Amino acid sequence: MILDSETKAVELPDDHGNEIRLWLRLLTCTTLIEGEVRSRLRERFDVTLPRFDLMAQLDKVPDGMTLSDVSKRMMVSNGNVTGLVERLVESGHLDRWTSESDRRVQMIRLTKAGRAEFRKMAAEHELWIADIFSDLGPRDVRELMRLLAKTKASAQKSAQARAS
Amino acid sequence: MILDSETKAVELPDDHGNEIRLWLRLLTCTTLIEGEVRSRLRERFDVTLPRFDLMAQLDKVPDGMTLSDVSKRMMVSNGNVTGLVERLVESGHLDRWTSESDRRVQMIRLTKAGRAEFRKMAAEHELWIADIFSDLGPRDVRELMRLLAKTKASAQKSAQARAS
DNA sequence: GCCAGTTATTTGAAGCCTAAAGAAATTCAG
DNA sequence: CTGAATTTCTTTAGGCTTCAAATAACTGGC
Repeated sequence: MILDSETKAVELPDDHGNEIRLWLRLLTCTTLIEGEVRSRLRERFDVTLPRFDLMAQLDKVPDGMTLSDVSKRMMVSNGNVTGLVERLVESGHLDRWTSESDRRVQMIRLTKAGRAEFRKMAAEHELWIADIFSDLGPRDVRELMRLLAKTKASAQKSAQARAS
Repeated sequence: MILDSETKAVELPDDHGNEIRLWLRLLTCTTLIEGEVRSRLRERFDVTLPRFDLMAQLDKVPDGMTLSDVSKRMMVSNGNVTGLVERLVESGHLDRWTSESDRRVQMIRLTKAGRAEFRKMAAEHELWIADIFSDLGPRDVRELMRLLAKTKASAQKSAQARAS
């Protein structure tokens, strides 16, 4: 810590401790909540979080979507989705077929049973999340949404800059 | 959406859409940043994020710590730490020994080489994080810290309530 | 001292995840 | 039409992760 000519607290130009602490806190929050959701899903429905997430993506689209779309939306690798889908088809939650217009493309959608199962889980899941965030008022929620949107944009810009 | 007698917008009592959206946004931010850090660590130092995280815990304590402490601090299972430590001892980054006062306890600490390696990585890591958050001003950072602290407390309370 | 309960760690089975390489289908320039 | 480039998906190797069961060591009451 340094004091400048007007006796105001000033940081060294290359001290990024606050950003590091912010990142760690963000990570801690997410890990905490994710762990909580994960164990409730297991305990209550004997389902894993990745499976729940995949079904959540599919619940939005009655006609199904491609594996690539799923992997983009879930932000995981293609290979990952292949295995995940395999197990969900096996367990009867998903239907899978090859697109007629492009035979490279695999389409998937929820089965009737899969959709019913998901809806049941999603209803409880919503209550868990509400409970987990229950100490935050509507203003806090709005403000967090805004700041996280800004964070996301900033991170995407940084990732984009590196990729190019 | 419903309008009440004073014509103000009011939500159904059991609609938690905002909390769900907040959680998804939080998760998206973390996943995005974590993925970015992960690939930079791999690209630049050929190291995984879990290994970096473990070394970060150990960098703070010159005399080492127990496996249990590491697993609590990293919020991962004991079994996970066992394997992680195994590989880091193998690669020469960690020393490991059995506590003299309690022979159940395994202690670990960074080797000299491990510490030097970590410090090098941490210095760059700090710049990456600063860059990733660079669109947020100091006020945004402070506000996010505050709201995430509140979120963490709320989530812990909820997890605590369920556990008991 | 002994035994029951607790704590620290390891092991094993299953699943999740990535990066990289490969296979198959499509697209497009020439 | 042909062949190179691209896209979609799968496979492989390695590592991470959890949960649950097993092992080993400690603790406290008797």
